[in-house]
Amino acid sequence: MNVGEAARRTGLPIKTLHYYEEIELVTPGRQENGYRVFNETDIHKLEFIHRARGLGFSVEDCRALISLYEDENRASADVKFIASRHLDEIGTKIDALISLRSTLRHLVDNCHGNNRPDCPIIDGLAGNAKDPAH
Amino acid sequence: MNVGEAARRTGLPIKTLHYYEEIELVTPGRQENGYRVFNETDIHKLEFIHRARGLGFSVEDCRALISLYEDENRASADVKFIASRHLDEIGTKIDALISLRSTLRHLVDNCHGNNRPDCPIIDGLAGNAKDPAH
DNA sequence: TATTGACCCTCTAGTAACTGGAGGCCTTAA
DNA sequence: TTAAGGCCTCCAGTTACTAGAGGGTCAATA
Repeated sequence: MNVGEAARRTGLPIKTLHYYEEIELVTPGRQENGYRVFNETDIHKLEFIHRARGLGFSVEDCRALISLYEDENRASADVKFIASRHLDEIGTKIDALISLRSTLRHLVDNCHGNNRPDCPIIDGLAGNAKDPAH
Repeated sequence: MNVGEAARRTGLPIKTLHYYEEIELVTPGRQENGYRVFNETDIHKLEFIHRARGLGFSVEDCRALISLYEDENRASADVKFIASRHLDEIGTKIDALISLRSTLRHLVDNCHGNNRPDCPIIDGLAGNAKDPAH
């Protein structure tokens, strides 16, 4: 099938399929006229990548996961290692965002949000904490 | 003061100060020899930006916040608007990451992580959910 | 005076993962 | 034959820096 149908089947934009070919994540064939040809294996790989990206894996992680996916002699420990590392990163990111949110929320909650200039958000960012108790 | 001392005072890398000048977030003066000169106002702005970036504001948000910071006739509502929008984005990101983490954790927890090939993580990514109850 | 070392400068390119657009060929149907 | 839609490649832009090359400047020392 052509790139257009592959895009429809996988839900990935055509441009993304071009890109994945460029970085050699997938290697569709070519017709005589230069058009890309995707087979069912390509589609499966693309769906796999789509899901992995959806779970936040980097493209390089996807490359490693695909090669494990295709390796019948893989050790599940290798897969688990990649996934666990990613899980840790997600946890770290969540923690950072939550802490950040609480600081920001504190500032926002204390701002009147009217047409006067006094503003605890600006003060906070300027390093003039009104409320050093926090 | 020169860029090196400005970097030391603000905790920002020299390269970042170059960059902030290039995009006109700050506009230090110049000596005759071409060296940048930062004054106290520049330092305050840079510290402001440093904190705002630390709270996850985009550089463009920083630009808007700086101009409000410098505007004595600002309305705190304008500041609050930017900060609230950012707060929402953070919340959305946290929610997405938490949902993603729970999916991933489910897969990881079910993987033996041994030297055998069977692996629920790979199965999940391949679209062969072992456990359709979830 | 010559040189060393710590500064400083500009310019280019690379990072992650695409996305958009220009310019142009191929195919199919009316 | 022509128009629509699909396909191609190549280049540039996105975010917020960061690294490095190649080369001036300055202050102190030998």
